Amino acid sequence: MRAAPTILHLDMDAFYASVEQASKPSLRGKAVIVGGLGPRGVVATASYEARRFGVHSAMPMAQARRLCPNGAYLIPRFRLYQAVSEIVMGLLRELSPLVEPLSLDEAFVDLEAGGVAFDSAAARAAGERLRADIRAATGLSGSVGLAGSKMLAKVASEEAKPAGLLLIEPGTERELLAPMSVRTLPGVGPVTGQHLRRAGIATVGELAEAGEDELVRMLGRSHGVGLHRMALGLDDRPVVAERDTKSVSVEDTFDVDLHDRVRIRYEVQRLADRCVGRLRDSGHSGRTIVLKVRRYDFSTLTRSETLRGPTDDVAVVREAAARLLESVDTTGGVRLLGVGVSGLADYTQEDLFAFALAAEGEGAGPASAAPASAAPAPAAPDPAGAGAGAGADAEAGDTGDAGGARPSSGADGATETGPGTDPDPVGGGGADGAVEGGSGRPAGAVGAPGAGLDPVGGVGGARVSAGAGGAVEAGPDGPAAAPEVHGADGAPGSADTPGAGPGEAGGAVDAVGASGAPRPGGAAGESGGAASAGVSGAAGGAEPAGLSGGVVSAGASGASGAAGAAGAAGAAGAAGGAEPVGVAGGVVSAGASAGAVAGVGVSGGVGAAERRWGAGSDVWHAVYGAGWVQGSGVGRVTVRFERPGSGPGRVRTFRVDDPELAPSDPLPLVGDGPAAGAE
DNA sequence: TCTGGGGTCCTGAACCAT
DNA sequence: TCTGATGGTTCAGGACCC
Repeated sequence: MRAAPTILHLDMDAFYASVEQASKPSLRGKAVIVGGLGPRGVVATASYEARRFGVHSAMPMAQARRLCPNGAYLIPRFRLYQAVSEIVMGLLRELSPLVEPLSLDEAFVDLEAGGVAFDSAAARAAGERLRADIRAATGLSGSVGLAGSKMLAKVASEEAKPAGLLLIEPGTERELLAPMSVRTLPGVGPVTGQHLRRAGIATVGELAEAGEDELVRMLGRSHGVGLHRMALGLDDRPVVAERDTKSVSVEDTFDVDLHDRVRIRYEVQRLADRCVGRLRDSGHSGRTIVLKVRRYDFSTLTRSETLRGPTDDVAVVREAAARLLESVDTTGGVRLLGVGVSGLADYTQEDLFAFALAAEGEGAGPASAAPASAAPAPAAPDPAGAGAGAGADAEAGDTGDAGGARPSSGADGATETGPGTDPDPVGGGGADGAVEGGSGRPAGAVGAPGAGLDPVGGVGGARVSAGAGGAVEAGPDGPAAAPEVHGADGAPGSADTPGAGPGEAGGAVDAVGASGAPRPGGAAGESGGAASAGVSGAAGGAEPAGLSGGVVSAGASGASGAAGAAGAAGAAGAAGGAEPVGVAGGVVSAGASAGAVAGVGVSGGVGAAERRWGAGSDVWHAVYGAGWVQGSGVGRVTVRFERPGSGPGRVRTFRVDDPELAPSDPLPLVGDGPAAGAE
């Protein structure tokens, strides 16, 4: 706690939603909700317009749709948010070298360390200047809190929202905090809040009066002492610029609970691969492998195993995760699986082993050097560093495709590709879709990590997503205008389907191009999708058609086709991501978000070459300039021509193969920037 | 009417060594 | 030799944050 309010906390207002509104002028002033659009999605961010309907973050998406049926529901575009965040963080670093980012949209800054401010007046001036700079650089607003400690600065920025600045003068904090809810304090969530309320403690003032001993008795040593100090306004935590990562994990929630043990094992392997990929990307290895299982009743359990030394070997992590899974009862169903690694280091057991060998010449190394779980892996070596699906797939009798698209049918008709690593050079789109989309899979449409080895389309990382079956969604308004859907649902061409959970209820297997019937109810697509194995050359997914006032749809963006028989990964010509599109006044759409930035690809079986335009993706037209795809269908693509700096733009429709239309990169939120990123 | 994903931190039990 | 205290490590679960 310092004598001057020189710790600054910045919190961007409704960040994701604001970025979308800034990027798409027609959404400004409208309720925009960003989050997972699948049947189990939750709201990540709601614009202030949406909050007026009672929508807030962490709310189940289904509930949000009921409260705000006319909102625009969008899947997060993390790469865009990251780019904007970097601009904002850059401005913060101009103020001080001590910047502690908490997330993409939040950070502490130590103004004293930067020599920017040593008293209230200077701190306030710096805060005001920062807000103006952020608006100038991004067009977005942020709220600033200034105080003598991190806790108070954060409380201040919360109070300042939206688009404000609040400075808490040292000495006034207890008076200010006293009437506030205990939930204001960091570390008091729903459970602790309820606990305190039952003890008759509702405000920070009452918390301070309760006394340390009482709080320790109620909440435990660490939490009790800490909370009491917070209630008194005492907080000495410094602003820390760099923090070491402690663990790396990945997890997936499934649209429908998994029952099939084979499928569960397969998913755990996939997660292990992804986790190791992330681990390596971060330059770490780890000692403790953690398996997380959330069961059908939402009960969550974890199992962990600590190795003798750190590893970043995908086979070792796979093995450990598989062993841990064996100790878990999954009867009844599993809704989430996760694999994590903690106890991080920047070397591996194998490094040490090699080092020891080198040191001893050819001498026998220490007998114990092998990691506890270093049983030989069935998998092929993993030169790509992310385990492109080798191990689990090897048994499946496929004819030799490495990491090929490997559909497995889920109950929702979702088709997933194998654990491809998506080495897509263009933009890593496929992977993004999978990661970002995560549970945000739209009805019936599932994208798994791109099949990667896309020899044809390249654009989107061959996303074989079939099963757009239930993808057409109608809002409560009803399908005022019939959504256009064209193309049979893609049936990925791939031979052999390990883990194609035939046990999953409802999953259609071996269907070719099951059609996606529009589903006016808009319910989750528990039916319809078709996962197929051994079929070649089915056509791509349903395309969304954005129609004003009415409905939009989701598209399983996948284009697929090609090459089934040989067992080649069966993915060709990925279509771009069906990005979500919120249409003003209307409904919304989702997309499997295959995620190619350009959102355009060539789909269809061998020889077919029809361009597909992912809804929401940025485009450039030779005559009309920059715009974004609002929807497409039956050979047409509808584009809204507007740019971040413009007003709401006009909508025009073109043939999908219009030579004057080309995909482009997102425009900067401020300034004209290079517009046409056309390829 | 349901509840994401990626983290951090804390607590308590069990076990082992001193 | 047995017992108890103490402390470190591992494991599992839970709360919280954005």
